[in-house]
Amino acid sequence: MNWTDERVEKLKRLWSEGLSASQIAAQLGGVSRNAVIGKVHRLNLPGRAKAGGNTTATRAAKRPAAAPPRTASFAPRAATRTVVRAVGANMLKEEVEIDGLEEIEVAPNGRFILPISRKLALTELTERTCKWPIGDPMKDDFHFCGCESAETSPYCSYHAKLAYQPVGERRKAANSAPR
DNA sequence: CCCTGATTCGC
DNA sequence: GCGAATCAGG
Repeated sequence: MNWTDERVEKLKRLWSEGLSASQIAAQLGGVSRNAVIGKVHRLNLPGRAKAGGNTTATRAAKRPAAAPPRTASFAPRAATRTVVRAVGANMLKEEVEIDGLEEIEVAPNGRFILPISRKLALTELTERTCKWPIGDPMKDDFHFCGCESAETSPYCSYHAKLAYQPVGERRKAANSAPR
């Protein structure tokens, strides 16, 4: 892959937006993150403030704290959590309300459990993130589950079950929880 | 182990 | 100039 003017421009833009080298490599395609980093240096673009590791953009994708184990039933009330979402050229931190369906629900009967979607963008998927699509691909709120997936499956344990369930019966759980 | 960017150096 | 290998770190 050549570093065409177009690709270089995209590189500059994404780098300035705070995306990680691997994410940029994913968007450009055909290059490794090392290639991206090397190019960044050659272009004399400003490096990341802190050497080594985590970047602001990276934290955005970090998984929220795991839901505490629940032994007794509880009313799924709305909860809030802080998320950092990429909007245009900058990262906005905002409090969002999690509606019932998005919050993990555990019925003591072992009825159904919905995973908390990490809402990853296509470029943020890796080999071990759940690739279950959520939403309308034509709309901009489209994203992927992004939960941890087994190496053998493209989906997390929950979506893997939904995935290979042909059309068969199954209980209300699956019917009422299409995600 | 996952990830991050930084540097080196053979090509 | 390029980028894989390597290093250093969270």
